[in-house]
Amino acid sequence: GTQHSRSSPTSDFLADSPNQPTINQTNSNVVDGINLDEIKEFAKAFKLRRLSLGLTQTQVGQALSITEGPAYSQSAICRFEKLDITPKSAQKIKPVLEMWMKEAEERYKSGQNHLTEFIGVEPSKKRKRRTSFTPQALELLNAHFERNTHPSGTEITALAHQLGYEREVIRIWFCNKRQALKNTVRMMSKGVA
Amino acid sequence: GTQHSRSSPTSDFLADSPNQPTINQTNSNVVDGINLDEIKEFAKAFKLRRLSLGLTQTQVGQALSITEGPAYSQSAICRFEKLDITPKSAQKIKPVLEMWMKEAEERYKSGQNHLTEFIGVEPSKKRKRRTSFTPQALELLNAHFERNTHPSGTEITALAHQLGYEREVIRIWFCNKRQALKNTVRMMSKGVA
DNA sequence: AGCATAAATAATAA
DNA sequence: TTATTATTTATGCT
Repeated sequence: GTQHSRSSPTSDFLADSPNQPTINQTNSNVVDGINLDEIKEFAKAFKLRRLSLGLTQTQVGQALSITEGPAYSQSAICRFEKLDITPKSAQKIKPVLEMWMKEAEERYKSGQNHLTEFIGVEPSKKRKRRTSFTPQALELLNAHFERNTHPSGTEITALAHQLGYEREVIRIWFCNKRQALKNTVRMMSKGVA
Repeated sequence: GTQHSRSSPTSDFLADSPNQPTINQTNSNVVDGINLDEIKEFAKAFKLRRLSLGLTQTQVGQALSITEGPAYSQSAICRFEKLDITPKSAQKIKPVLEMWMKEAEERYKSGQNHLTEFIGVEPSKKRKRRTSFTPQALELLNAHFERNTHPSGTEITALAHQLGYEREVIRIWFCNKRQALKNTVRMMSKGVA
């Protein structure tokens, strides 16, 4: 074709350019041997099937996190449905969603309870290893959290330095803390038995 | 028992009550010769069919007002789907929705364009781009929020004008800010585990 | 019956 | 991905 030959300064491993267009930005039907039409069709069907089951993107994402290990955020599901991702990413996620949806529908057919069970609480097995915080660190972190659930970048850095953890670990701790509490509040308000 | 007497104006008895119970408050299957099971089933199916067509309650309501004369608000559609209406009302609305949905589906099958035409809603109503607030704007907004979480319409207009944002954007900002505050308060009040 | 808006959900900037 | 803005649904009120 008549494309510019670009030299990628950031990637030594990938032959592809680092920033590929998303599927919904693409007009062609096949890219890198990936059938985009097929993916488009699946994405559309997936959304309908999700709605038919009465599931939210968040629920699907959380359920997938349980069965598939790595976290699938609500945003990730949203982006897939809108095809706001690269063909490569879509190709990678598609079979996961396909298999999961198939099972979810089977459970739905065999009774609402089975679906709820499938989506709901299951012991997460493939969870990433968690950082172990010392009791002293947790005490300090919790004290900070009670004063301010959204510490600034500077505060996070200071805390990380003070406690001897990576900055990212501290940042994630606050994210997780907010999420956990939010979930707790939600569950309590829904009256979980 | 020793309950708090709340200032609820709703009556506890149904002697000559003008307010009949809604369908989802009713346990029996037939009321006044109206088959509630049938209505329940239809309401559920209606929602699924609406979602399959990718329509919002608002769109259905607006579309109905075109073909059926008097306007049906989004609230009305919502209340029907949740069966938060009296059997009489449901009985009245059901055939209207039934006929309308039937035609909508036929148009959908014969091409997306026909459905769009039938619904009378703009075809590709693009979602508004997410607004980015400048730090200065956020500072002023937050300062206002601390003084008053519920600014009046006049205040909102003034703020929008002063900051150079659309009035609606500012209004929404306060809505979301109140929600965030509510979440934070709930989290803090529940305490940290 | 329908507005206003809280709550829930989806989409998107960072 | 997360955090935050926008849209959709649900509900209190009159």
